[in-house]
Amino acid sequence: MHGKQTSKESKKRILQSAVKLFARQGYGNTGLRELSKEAGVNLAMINYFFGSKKALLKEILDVFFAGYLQVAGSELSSEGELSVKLRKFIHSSINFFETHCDYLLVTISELPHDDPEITEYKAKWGKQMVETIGALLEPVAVDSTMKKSIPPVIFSSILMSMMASRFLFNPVMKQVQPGELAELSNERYADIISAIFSHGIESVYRTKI
Amino acid sequence: MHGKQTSKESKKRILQSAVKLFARQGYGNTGLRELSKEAGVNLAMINYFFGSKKALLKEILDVFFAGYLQVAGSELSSEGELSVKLRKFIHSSINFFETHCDYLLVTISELPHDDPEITEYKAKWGKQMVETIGALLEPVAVDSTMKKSIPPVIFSSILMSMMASRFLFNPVMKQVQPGELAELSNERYADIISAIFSHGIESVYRTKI
DNA sequence: TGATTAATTAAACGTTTGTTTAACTATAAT
DNA sequence: ATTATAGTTAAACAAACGTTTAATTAATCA
Repeated sequence: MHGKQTSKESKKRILQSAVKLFARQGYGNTGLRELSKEAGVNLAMINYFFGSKKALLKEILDVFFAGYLQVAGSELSSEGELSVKLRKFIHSSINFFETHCDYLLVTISELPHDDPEITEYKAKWGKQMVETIGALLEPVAVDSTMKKSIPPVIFSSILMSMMASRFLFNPVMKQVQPGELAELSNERYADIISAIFSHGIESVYRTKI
Repeated sequence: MHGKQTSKESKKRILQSAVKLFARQGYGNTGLRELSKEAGVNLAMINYFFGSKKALLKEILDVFFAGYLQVAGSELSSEGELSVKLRKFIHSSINFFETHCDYLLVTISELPHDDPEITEYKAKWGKQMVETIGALLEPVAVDSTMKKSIPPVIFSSILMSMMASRFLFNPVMKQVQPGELAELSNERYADIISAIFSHGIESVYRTKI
């Protein structure tokens, strides 16, 4: 290996700053000059490391998707009762969402858009998410007499939305009732989501989880 | 009244096209020239009618917020049992979300952003939403021994997210399992959300709704 | 030490951006 | 018919955009 070695520190700072700015201002409203200034890096370094602005967005989505699928998958493959498995899955998911909050917000903001290059990423991730949550809840769906009543695509979306709700609405709600949001721990929040979803699913499927 | 009268037809077309493009591409990724072409209108008409691009976004949020608060408020003031009131509230909300799907997507995409001008709008709306849903569920919270266990800010966010989940994930999920999403009627979808949330809340508050 | 190359820089590229201007059209009221 | 004005237009504005280039720095290996 010849040449300078900075262990890609600048690249990391660009990614960090990009996630922060994209989450707070939106991808389209953030200029590369503003980003380079925030990262304390020369403008040209962004295209040097990432190739283009859109590739930088892809990288952000990739980090989030890959990281979350790993978390979700590891919870899926564990042993145990369904109720505690589901509860652990929700807790792990919400913990990941908190540690990657800005990643989550960028992802959610990009969900509705139909850029072909980005859509591929989202579809691939969405498919795996539905499979994971579908596999997790398979016992319920199989035991139930209303098996096909709720497509996995639907209750996966519902659960994902529930788990993300705190982070999506946080920027708004912290202005509505400052403090009240911060007081509630993520553990308690995850318990609430878990309780609502578990008993909700029970009632819909008329089955005990 | 002197001068031409076109009953603001151009203004309506601009707003329609703006909602459509902002929802599919994002506010920041949509240029005014592209918008004027989509609306079949001269570029200058946009600033003539709306003043600025950002004012156009504000108008979109205003239409959505005002319309939804009216729907939500009318459900709140009606008489009846809590369980059916809640169910009707959820049905009306989801119906409104469907008829204003692109408005909803624009709003969700803008939720995390911290533009001061827009933040005012969102905070005002968020406050009224929390009050509305809080008032709807007040009987439960009062009867329960765990009264302060869930801040209204939290379960309002959860319910909003649940109701919006189908529309937020639709652009992704229709690529995951085409058809399966469209098959499920909004009535059935609202019933599912209603059942999950009602029984979920019951279990958390250990109270019968 | 000298060759090699990853990292960094300032400057410029051509587009596209949101906005404004001034002229023009067409309708409604006097 | 004349005037006033809402609506519409093409053209231009400076500023910002994403991207590229060529030159320079500095660390690594032979």
